[in-house]
Amino acid sequence: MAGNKNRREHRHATMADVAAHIGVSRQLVGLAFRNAPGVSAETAARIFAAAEEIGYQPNLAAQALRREGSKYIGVAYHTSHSSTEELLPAIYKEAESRGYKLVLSAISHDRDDQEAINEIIGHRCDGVILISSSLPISRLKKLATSIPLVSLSRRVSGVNCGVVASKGESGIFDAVKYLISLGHEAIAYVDANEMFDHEFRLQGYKTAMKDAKLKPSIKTISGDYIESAGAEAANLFLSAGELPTAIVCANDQIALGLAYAFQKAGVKIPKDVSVIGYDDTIARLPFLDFTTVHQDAVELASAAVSDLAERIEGKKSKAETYLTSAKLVVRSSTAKPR
Amino acid sequence: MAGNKNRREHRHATMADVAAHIGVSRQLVGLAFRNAPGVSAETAARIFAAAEEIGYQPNLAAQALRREGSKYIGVAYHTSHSSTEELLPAIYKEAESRGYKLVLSAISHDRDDQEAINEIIGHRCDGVILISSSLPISRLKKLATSIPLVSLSRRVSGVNCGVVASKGESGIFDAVKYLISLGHEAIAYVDANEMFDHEFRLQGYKTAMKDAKLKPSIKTISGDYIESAGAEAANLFLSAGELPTAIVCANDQIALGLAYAFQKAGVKIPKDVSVIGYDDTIARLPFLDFTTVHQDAVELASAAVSDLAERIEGKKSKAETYLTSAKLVVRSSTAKPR
DNA sequence: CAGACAGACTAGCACGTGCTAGTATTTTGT
DNA sequence: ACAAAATACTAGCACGTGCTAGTCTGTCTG
Repeated sequence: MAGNKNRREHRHATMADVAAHIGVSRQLVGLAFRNAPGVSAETAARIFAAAEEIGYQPNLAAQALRREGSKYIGVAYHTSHSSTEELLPAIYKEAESRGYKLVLSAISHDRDDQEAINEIIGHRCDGVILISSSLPISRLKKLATSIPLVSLSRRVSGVNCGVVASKGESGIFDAVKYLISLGHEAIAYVDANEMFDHEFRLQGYKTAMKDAKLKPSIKTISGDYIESAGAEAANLFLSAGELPTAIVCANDQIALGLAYAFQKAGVKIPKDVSVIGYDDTIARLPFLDFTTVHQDAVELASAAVSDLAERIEGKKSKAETYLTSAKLVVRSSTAKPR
Repeated sequence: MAGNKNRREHRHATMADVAAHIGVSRQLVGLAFRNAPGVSAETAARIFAAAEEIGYQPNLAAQALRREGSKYIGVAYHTSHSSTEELLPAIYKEAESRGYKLVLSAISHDRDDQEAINEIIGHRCDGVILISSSLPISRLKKLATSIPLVSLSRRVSGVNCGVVASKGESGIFDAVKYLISLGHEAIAYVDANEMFDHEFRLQGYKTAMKDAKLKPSIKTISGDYIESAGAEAANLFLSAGELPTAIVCANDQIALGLAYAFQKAGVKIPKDVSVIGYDDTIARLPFLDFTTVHQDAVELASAAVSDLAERIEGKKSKAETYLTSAKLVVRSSTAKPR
């Protein structure tokens, strides 16, 4: 009895409370909140005023349970990737404009992709966006059969999902071409073989070098979005004796680590070595001002959400790839060769 | 008719489906999934096997709706703070061990604290953890009356919520003391006045300098967790002519920006200037290896979740502050004065 | 002036689960 | 051997909302 009363006291306001407060039916409050026809303007105003007064907030669990579609999009992402910092807000905005709410599910050392996805499915999201997911293709295929799916920043093939990523090969290609136009010939590339889509960026480098009949020089490092990997690469170059005149890195974080290690060793950027990154996340910070390849978070988010929305609405279900622009942004970490 | 059928086909499996599959009641499946007594081991095994086969995942919305407490903890956080990268996984782990799931709600440029909190309330979370929330005290007070609340990494007073933060004043105090022990006298501090709790860290610096009868030198910069702010500070020092022999920064990101700008200008660290950060996020990366003040994410997360859990269980409701350790970690960015 | 119609509102079921209150069936105690 | 108790299971309501199918009042039409 006491427990029951206690519960009543501490529970949040419901539509019924709002309705009772102004003497209308619960259903009418529902209509008003859904902007459905059949509510007089005057009554609607009273309903919203009452809701505000009692502090009513719709119960999302009840909505998701009852509605045909939950109107949720699940997003599984890594907390440690700097590129998601910009991606998430952009996805929020894009999803909201289409009437979707987001269910965020973090992936980290202690929480793998599958756990993150299970939670999303538990929320009965209408669709899922996986950012840089490391899920094996076989699981992705299976997942795609049970829920609309978009793989963001990881290009997969043979899976019936949307794929959205920036066109790494052309971004890196342009970067190398630019260096060549500056007069560089000894252009090295730092490849991060644990990073998704690294092979496309690498390919852009190889193609550009081949086109110019230059000898490629590739340093492959482990780790993905890790500054220390970049520093490690820098030390490889330093200990090898012969320093290239320009170095292209698979992403900004690697470029930062590399640049930092170089500066520390007295190697000046861009005077001694030109450095280019990829992503335009930290590269854009004024103190770094690195030349990099810009990956537009808004464009990526927009493409991912709109593709997913079409899948949710049943307009498509087959594999489809959308590669967003990857534009070279020239800043102050590049100059003519020494 | 067709639409109805379609819905049936595409909906996710429910407990009823699992039950029908092996010929038991829906309730028994519920008991099994809740690990409640009254299910024979043999039947439980059959139930789980069937669930696995059909791909059943509990509907979290239905659970949250029906259960007395939703068993959710809402977490509002900024995507752009590097310290949350470690905090989130730690909170996940801690919450999970207490039987809570997380509802993440991001705060960004386009999505303010209030929006994030409204979503959390919409999910009927049992409690909220606000990380570095910029909500005005008046709103915090109001919020604390309606839901158990913990403010993480922002010290507030006069609000009936739990407060968990690292003890900035003692961390910075120790850092300055250490520099003094190395022989430094010209020790400057870079204050970020938009960062929460910056005043405590600043106070630690002032106290340590006063104790040693040294003249404090403070550069205040705008922005909070921004590398560029650190670079800006470095340029202030450089243009001022007289360089201090040691600089303590309000956080790691500022220290990185500052160090980078110094290196670029040919100022060696630690030979010319010793630099200390705070947070031990990027400072710990091998390529930086900065001396810093370690803020333990696991300790912070543990304190925040356990305080919140007690509030949810009604064991406390008044303001309570828990300051976690802030331990100086000596690495290679500090040395004797030049 | 009756009938059709539109606007404003209400009734009642359904979503998938948790939980209390049961009912059979087997085991235990004396 | 018979009641008591434990075990294994089922019945049915409730959570807060969306949605279909109503009802009621008043106005328009011919």
